[in-house]
Formats: sequence, C-alpha cells, structure tokens
Amino acid sequence: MLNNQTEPQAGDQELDGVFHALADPTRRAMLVRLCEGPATVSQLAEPFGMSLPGIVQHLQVLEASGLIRSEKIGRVRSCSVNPAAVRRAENWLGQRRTPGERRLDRLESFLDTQPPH
Amino acid sequence: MLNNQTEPQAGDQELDGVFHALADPTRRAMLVRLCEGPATVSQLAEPFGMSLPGIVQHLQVLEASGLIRSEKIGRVRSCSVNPAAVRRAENWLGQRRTPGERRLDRLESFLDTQPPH
DNA sequence: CTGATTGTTAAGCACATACTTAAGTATTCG
DNA sequence: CGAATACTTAAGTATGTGCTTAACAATCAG
Repeated sequence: MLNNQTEPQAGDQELDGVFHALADPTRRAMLVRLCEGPATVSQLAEPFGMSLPGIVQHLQVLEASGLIRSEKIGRVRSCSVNPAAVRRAENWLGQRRTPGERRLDRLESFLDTQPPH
Repeated sequence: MLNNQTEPQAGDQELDGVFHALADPTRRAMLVRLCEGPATVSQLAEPFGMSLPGIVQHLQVLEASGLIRSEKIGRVRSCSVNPAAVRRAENWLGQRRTPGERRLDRLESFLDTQPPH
C-alpha cells in the first residue's frame, strides 16, 4: 500500500448513480409510478409539466443508474423498475447503524425469541 | 385543483437533500466513519487527499441534509450521525416495492408464522 | 504575548445538471 | 401512399457542484 488515502471503492460508482438518480423529485415520482407496474414514456410524462425530451433525459439517468430498465417494441418504449437496484440502495442504508442502534436491534431480536407472557 | 400537473410535495425537499448528499462517495465515506462514533473535522478529513475547505463543504452538505449534526466546542467541531434521517431515507426505499415483491413479502411472513417441520 | 492548532470565508474555475426549442426518425393507421 | 403517433437527437442556456488557493478568525499552550 503506497497510498494511504481513501480511494473510491468498486461498487461505490453504482451507489453514486443510484443516489444521484434518487436526488431529483421528478425521477422519484417516476420511480413511484413504475412501482405500480410498467409504463411507456408518454404515460410517465403525462403527470409532469415538462417537455418530452426533458422526461427522456430523466429516464436515461434512471436507466443508467440501474434503477429502471426499458425495452422498445415498435415505436413504444416500455419502462419498468429494477427492484434489485432499489434493494441494494436500501441495504446500504440499512447497514448505516450507530452502535446505539445496533444495541437496540439486538434487544428487539432477543425479545422476539421470548414467548409472550 | 386548477393545476393537474404533479407538483413537488412537502417532504420531497428533505429527500432531495438527503439523496443528493448520499450521491457523493466522499460524503458516504464520512457517514460510514461517523456511524462508528462522533469525530472532529480534522479526523474526518484525514483519510482523504483533499483540502480542509473541500472537506468542510462536504460536511455542510451532509448537515444541511439533516444526515449529520455538529457542535463546535472551543476550536473543535464535533460531528455525529443523525440516525433518524438515515432511517427516513431507508424507509422511503423500503416502500418502493413492486406488487410482485409485496406478494413475496406476504408469503415470507406467512411462513414465519408456521412452526418448523 | 506568541505561535501553533483548528476551522472558516471568499473567490474562482472546470465541469455537470436540468431544462428548453427545433428538427429528425421510426412505426402504425386509414 | 400520407398523416399521425411516439419517441429521439442536437444544440443552447442558466444554474449548480466539487474542487482549489489565499486570506482570515478563534482558541489553546508555553
């Protein structure tokens, strides 16, 4: 180790993209919509007062992050959530626990093993 | 409702800040460090090959998002995680489940109620 | 008081982001 | 075929982000 500094790790890049994609309210709203089921670009655009190209750019950010996938059939592009990417971001946050929180976690799981009354 | 468009909701702004703060690898590394316990600005800076002002700017982003808090005592600023903010972001992601995932969730919780064997 | 430590403020720069309008490309419908 | 539909591409613009260096506090230690 000639370099003592903290370097960005592999896997970090994925989180960069995922959290950046999530940092925009329009993109989060699209993700919420897609959790109800697949939708086309126009369907996703409909709730927003924004030009189509603007919408498409947001979709590109979401797709580049891995949070959604899309497939074009004929002239229609169908978009859907990639649950695995959402779960990875959720899990990263799940691991961010202080020692205090971890103690509470262990107490709770201990209590779960005790029969009621 | 004269406006049919989707407007950013209250509470969205908080998530904007939190996810934006999380989108940077340096800031995530700082958060990881702070989950082990409070630290000063210099201690947080030490692993990174970056100027102090750069570090302080990252800390300001983290604090503005609510993910961390800090207090200056004498000439030293002590920083610590705000677990509640981390949990809110985690919970938002936890709610992003497709109908398919929700079915699996229900199956698992049903199996948990069954005695083993 | 003097000087070292710890952090802060200000200014600037390169690059990224979030839009826009205008024009283009497939694909399907009549 | 010709027109409508559903995007796509390109280009431009205003604003934001992630750094930097230089200069400025404020506090503690001798």
